[in-house]
Amino acid sequence: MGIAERKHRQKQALRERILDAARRIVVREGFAALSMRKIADAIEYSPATLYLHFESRDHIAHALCAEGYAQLLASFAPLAQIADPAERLRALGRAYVAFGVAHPETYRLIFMEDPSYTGAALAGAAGVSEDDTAGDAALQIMIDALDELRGAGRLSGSVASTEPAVWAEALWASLHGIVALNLTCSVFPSAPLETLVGVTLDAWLGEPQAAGAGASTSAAGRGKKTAARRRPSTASSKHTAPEPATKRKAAGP
Amino acid sequence: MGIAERKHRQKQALRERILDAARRIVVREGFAALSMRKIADAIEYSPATLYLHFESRDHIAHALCAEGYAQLLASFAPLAQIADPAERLRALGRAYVAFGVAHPETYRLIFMEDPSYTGAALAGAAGVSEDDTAGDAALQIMIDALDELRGAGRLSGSVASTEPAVWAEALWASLHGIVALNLTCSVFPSAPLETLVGVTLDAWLGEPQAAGAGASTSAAGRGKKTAARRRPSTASSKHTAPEPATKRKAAGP
DNA sequence: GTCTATATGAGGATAGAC
DNA sequence: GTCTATCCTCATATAGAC
Repeated sequence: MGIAERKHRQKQALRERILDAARRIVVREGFAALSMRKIADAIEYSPATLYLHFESRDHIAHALCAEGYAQLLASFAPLAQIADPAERLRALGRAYVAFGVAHPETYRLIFMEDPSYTGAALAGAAGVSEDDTAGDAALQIMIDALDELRGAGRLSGSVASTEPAVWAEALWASLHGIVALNLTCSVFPSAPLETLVGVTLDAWLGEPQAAGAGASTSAAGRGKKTAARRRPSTASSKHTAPEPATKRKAAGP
Repeated sequence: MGIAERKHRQKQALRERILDAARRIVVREGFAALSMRKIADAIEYSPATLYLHFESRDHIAHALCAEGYAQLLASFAPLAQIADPAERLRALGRAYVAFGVAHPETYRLIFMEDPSYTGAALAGAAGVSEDDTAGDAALQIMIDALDELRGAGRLSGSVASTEPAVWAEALWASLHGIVALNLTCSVFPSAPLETLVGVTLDAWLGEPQAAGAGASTSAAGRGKKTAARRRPSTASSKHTAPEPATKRKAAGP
């Protein structure tokens, strides 16, 4: 039955081409600009063909979300090997923000557009599990690190008495806030991103203890006189190609 | 010249009716559903008439943003009288989040849609000032409180050494993250909102000192076993009518 | 499976009559 | 000032030929 398999492969290949084209459009022009016509044009097929592979525009968006979230998780993987849980948490936090600014439209699609997209991302990347709550893998990584940290008795004050899951969600929210404001509000970052992330991580994890080996985060992480302005376009992602900032309307009136 | 004045009043009145209708639509169906036709239908005028009062749909959105931000600032006003700066900051933080969940579509429009909308909100509410940076009034309130706090020498560790403007922005980002995740990600709040806000404020401000008079925030602010789920729909706003949650797509996959 | 052609409907914005 | 009528663009989705 090699013929059937070849056909199946071809079908999968076209599906991938569709997703590739869709991703490119989202990355370059934002999700709002994603249309079936544009995708069809890009891959040089007719719009009708798309519907043989995806039920609707939304299903394409869901697939993109799952891809993006998997990419985010992948960027976390190497950091899981950092032995010190506090340093690991800091690294994860920085990686999270870095992903957000490096892939603004992807991040927007997953976390800022629609609840169903977020759901699709989490579920899609966690295998095809369809239990009650698929559970957020990224969140679990943070919770684990925090548990370790607490086990080591290295937590101060309010952190120690807080439920880890709550703490992790709150930290996630803080990081999301930094990314989200950065992507949406041009007024926002009068302080450079790294500074904000550093300050935030310090607030949640306490001052980094000088005991560790690796060069600590907040070395350059304290703001002096609000030095640099504007987003630094660091794009310090070792991942894939960063997305150029989509041209939204103007900034200040 | 009474005639001219009456005409002017009438014109203003219609402008208000347009904005009212637009606000209702945004509140009930979300900004994406706001169209000139719908507004026209709602006020029983022809679509063309709208263009005599607003240059475009975007200009209407800008006006709505300015209104919404003014409302947010108004909800802050009474809190400015809290003597203790730490308690004041906590109250401001809670009010901010409360506004966000009580007026989700308004919040979304101002802070999560488009940079130009955020800009319009800040500039519009700060009078018609058109200096370089209109500056964010809400942010300034926080910075002032922090300055006081530092003056009183009541800051611990990392906070003391951080530039107040940076610190304020970072705290803002944290609160924004809580609101934004709550509005977008149905997966998110496994912990109740109040808990997250409490934990976050503790992280930034330190444990509330029992010295003060008022009943402290985080009395009920520590999460026990992740008790309640789902957004509590507290709607603890003393302001105007809260916005019912707009039906976005479904939550989980 | 893939295409052309088209149904259907939405939206923003404008021209020109009253 | 206000309306009617209209232009134009763009979208999703389907029918039916190849």
